[in-house]
Amino acid sequence: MASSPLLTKISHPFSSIYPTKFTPFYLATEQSFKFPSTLFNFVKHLSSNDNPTIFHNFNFDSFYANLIDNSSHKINLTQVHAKLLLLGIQQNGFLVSKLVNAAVNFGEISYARKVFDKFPDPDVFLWNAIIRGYSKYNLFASAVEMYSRMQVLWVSPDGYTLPHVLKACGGIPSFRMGQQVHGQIFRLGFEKDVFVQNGVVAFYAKCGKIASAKVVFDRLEIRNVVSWTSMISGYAQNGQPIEALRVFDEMRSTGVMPDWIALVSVIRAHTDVEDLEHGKSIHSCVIKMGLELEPDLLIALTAMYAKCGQVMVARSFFNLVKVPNLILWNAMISGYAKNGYAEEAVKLFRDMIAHNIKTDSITARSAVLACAQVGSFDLARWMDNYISKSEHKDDVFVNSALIDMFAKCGNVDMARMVFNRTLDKDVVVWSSMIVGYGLHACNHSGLVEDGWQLFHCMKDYGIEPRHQHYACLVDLLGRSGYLDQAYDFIMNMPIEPGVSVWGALLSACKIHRHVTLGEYAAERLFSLESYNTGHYVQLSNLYASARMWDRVAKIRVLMRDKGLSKDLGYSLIEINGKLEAFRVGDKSHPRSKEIFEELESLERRLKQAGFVLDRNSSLHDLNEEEMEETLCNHSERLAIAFGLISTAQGTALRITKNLRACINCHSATKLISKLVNREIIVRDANRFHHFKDGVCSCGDYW
DNA sequence: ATAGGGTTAG
Repeated sequence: MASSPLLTKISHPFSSIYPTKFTPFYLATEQSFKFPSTLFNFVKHLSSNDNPTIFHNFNFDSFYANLIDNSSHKINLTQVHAKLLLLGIQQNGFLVSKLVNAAVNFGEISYARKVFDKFPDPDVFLWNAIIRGYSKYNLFASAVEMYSRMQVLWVSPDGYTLPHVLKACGGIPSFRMGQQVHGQIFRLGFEKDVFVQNGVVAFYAKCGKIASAKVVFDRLEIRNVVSWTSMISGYAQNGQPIEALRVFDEMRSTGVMPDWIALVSVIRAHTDVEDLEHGKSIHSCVIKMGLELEPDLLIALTAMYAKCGQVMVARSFFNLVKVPNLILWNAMISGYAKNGYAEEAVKLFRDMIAHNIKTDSITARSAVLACAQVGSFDLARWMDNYISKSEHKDDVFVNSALIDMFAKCGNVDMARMVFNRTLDKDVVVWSSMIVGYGLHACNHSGLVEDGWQLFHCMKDYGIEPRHQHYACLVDLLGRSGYLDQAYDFIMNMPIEPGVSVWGALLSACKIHRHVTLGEYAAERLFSLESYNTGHYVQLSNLYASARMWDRVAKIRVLMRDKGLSKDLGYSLIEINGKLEAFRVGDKSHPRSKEIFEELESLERRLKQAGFVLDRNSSLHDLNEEEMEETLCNHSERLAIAFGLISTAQGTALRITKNLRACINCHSATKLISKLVNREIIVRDANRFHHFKDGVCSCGDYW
């Protein structure tokens, strides 16, 4: 320390009088302030008992202020604080406020509070510092609490206090508290303070009172980019993205330049309306302003492209962000999951865990959703295991997603287990369980009764049934052949029956070939969703099952006129943890030759076992050869053949198909399960089929 | 010393 050239060793002017006591001391020069390490050595020196120091002509405030400004760590601050206490100058409000602010900037909020609490009589600066600290780190309740304590002590808020308090009120959100603050703002005369007024605008917007926000905004004489952004994001947050975009245009026409936060808000609005076209123009605006590497804009862009289905583009932005960020990863994972890239979503989720990035419940929900889409039971079990050990295990959203996942991955018992262990069962948890039973129920009377029972005891738990629950009951009744009861049930529903209810009735009518009731249900469906292909296909299938070919043809024409066509079918099978996809007659697989050999051998064995084609089901316009060709090439057959040649004897095969299983494949699969002595589980677009020993769990109703 | 933003699921 003595060797440092930045501190001048000074002999005390009275050293001749008090030679032992006051020599030497060190003077910090202007230049030494620029070198923090030197400064902190100096502080140590000052604190040491061996070197009592004289403070003649010593400017404490600027000296310690510089120390605080040059601090790089909490430990520096504690040194300064200790010194202030030692010197008995902890009442220096200026320095203590500076200390608290510095602590806040380091994220050391509880330390900031400790320093604050040692101060006997905080002035408005010190109150601002601590309230700012709580508000900055989203500890809104504490911020508001400190604000009330400040009021009790009759300290009047200033133009810096109020924006922080307003942020806290909007963050909770506490409309009442914020309104009181607004009243105070009025009484104290801050109506011209643009910082305070922007805070008021944002507060109302956060509370969903967008009209109040607009009133305040409209009264502003000066509007800066923050005022505009508060309104833009206010509309975006309150489900009015179109209005948000309009306000953005208005802002630009008044000549206010957007900054990066404004652009983030506008991108969010485009994300909400999934307007990629205009979103791209904002993207080019970002580039023009040279902001394309701003991490938060990259996050917003990732979210926009991901949600709009451009997952590859989104991923390229994702890759550019170097700092791990929860929101970024969530956006990418949910983008994948939403757009049918379930495996990528799961993979990214695993990467996230591998990278030790903290997940939140939104991450967990998206990941579970993705697992449900993949349909692999092993993966589902892995996911459940992960969740049950994580902090998300009691989240209702996560749990109902898990129930749904297990049901969709073929294990209704596991779904029930999750249901049982969910402590806080809300209406959707119940729905997921009932829907889960519905997926597997079919003709299985035990499960049908379980479903009924659940429906009835919902009310005991004070939960009002919603349309999904009615749909399930219609499904259960209709499937069991009680079509009239199902119809009566619908007519007596206390709520307007929707797509799910009519859809359930229509498919029940198809099973039992009840044409008139089915036509009625279809009519309702067409009026509710006139462009949903599924409804037309269902009705067409109903006609086909009743052999009313002329009407089948009519539907086909109707669909062609509306520009609707069927989805291309595919089947997935998981082998050794790897998913393989097959389309009709797919020869692209590397083991295609073996697959088709297996297929032929199966076909032979089926014929030997007396298998005959059902020629009635909507195939009337194909000739014999075409019919055979089409049927035994169906994607699930390829998946089964591949499964048989690549797994050990006796292994169950789990297959996922995007369309509904056709009647011929269904009966063929039943027989195959018996011939090869394998359990084959097929999840089609509607439900599960557990094929075993020549029968299917659906009892041939699906 | 201040204010405005992004992920949203069953």
